[in-house]
Amino acid sequence: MPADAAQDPESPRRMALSWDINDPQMPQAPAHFDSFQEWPDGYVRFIYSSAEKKAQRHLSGWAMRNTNNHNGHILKKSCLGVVLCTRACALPDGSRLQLRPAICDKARLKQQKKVCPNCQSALELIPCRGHSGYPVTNFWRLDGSAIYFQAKGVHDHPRPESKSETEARRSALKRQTAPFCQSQKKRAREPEVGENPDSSGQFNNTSLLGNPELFNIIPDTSFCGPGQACPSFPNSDIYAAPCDLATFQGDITSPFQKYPNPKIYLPRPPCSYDLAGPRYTNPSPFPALYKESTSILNDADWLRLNALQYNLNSYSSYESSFDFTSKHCGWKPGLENLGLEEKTDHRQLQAVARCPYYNPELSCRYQEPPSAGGPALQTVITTTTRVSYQAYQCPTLKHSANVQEELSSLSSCSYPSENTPVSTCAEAADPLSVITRAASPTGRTSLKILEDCAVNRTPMAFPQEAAPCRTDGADPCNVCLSGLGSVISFSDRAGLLFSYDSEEF
DNA sequence: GTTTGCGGGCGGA
DNA sequence: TCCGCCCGCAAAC
Repeated sequence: MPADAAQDPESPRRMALSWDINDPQMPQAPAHFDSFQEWPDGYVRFIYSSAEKKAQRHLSGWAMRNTNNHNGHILKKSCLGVVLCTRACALPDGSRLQLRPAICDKARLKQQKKVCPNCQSALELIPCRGHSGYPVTNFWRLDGSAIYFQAKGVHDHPRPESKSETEARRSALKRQTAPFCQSQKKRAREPEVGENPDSSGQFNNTSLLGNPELFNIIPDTSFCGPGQACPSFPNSDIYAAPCDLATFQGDITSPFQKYPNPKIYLPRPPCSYDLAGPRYTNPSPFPALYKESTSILNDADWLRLNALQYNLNSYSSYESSFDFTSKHCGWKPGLENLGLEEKTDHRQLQAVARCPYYNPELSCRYQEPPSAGGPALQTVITTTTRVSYQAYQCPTLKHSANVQEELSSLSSCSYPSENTPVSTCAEAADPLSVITRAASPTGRTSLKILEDCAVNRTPMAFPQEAAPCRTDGADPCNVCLSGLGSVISFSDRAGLLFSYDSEEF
């Protein structure tokens, strides 16, 4: 999005600054519509073309269910949250289970009765409380040639599997099980045939990887974005393979989503509690970068995207000249309490969703819903927070003068990261990611982001983005933000991805 | 079987 | 009155 979007009278964003979904009269449709946002987060508004298929279907990466608002002209949906393993077990790839809650109540209940396919523990539905303690709500309104979208609230939970990803995986699973059954049947019928051990019907990574069919499970590769199944990453199938299919039911988030999207669930620093503004950066994944990529991203790209995942959307929603720090450091009340003008300003702020409290050390990773009137999200002050904060001052960051500046700034401004992805900092300190970027089809965009960060980054980023202290090393990305050693670990992961990508694919 | 949209109805603020 | 939420229904996939 051009930096001068705010000055462009035709800019959808500028247009968006002057309307509310409940307005009797919506603004005239802009000449240029917003590109579809699969993961809207925060108090944002977009104007899509009525020809936009995804907008027509009111799609969202988040698991949104229809909510009756008794207004036939405005479709309202509320977020269901995400389904996690109660033990927060680490998947083989170090990621965590993040299932997409079934939209249908009945299906969701059924889903919750299942167990974690990884550790057999119970599954837990983490409700969304990102809107003053209530689920984040999305509103859709068709008006003329435009589809107006407005989101209220900042998701306080990890991203679930995207719908497209879920569908793709299920489709892939179906493809897997079909040949499997056929194979079994065939073997039953013709036991003397097919002695090839590779065709024994056993699921294994090798066989799956070698199955080109699995690479064609995505119906629409152009929409292959983070959090979504990607043809180059059939891992979801790979992962699913060894699981009990009856239990699995195709609900595991693709490890490749994890790789590119190692959601970093971090405790919020104390300051964020009081500020109650848009908290920290959006773990949110998936920058709109994928939209610009016509080719399949490799693992390293995913990793890089992930590193930049925080707030790329925010960047796209902000004017580059936006003085974020001065604008937001003083936020006190909940967003809903802001005056109209303020609303107008921040409603464009793509969510900077704060990271959910995903502390594997705690049985209750998510806090109780905030009390009425209180911030939607509570700060979790744990030792991990402190450790993470210290970790942020990791020597690795000395590679970046900007980061150093931010470090010093942090001491003067405790405002939680709003716009600057800590991940970006991490990436800045990670040569590998730079290399990766260079080789990425979206490299240009990423560089732009990075440059923007260097110029505009405000001292916000870190505290809340600090990764929780982990000792199991299961999530290198988390560790990455926690210290130098972690960075090495992170690089290792990246390297692993590289080799994985090159060798396996 | 699940998703999606719609709408009635209830309770709380 | 607004909002969140539950429920049931029907159409579509």
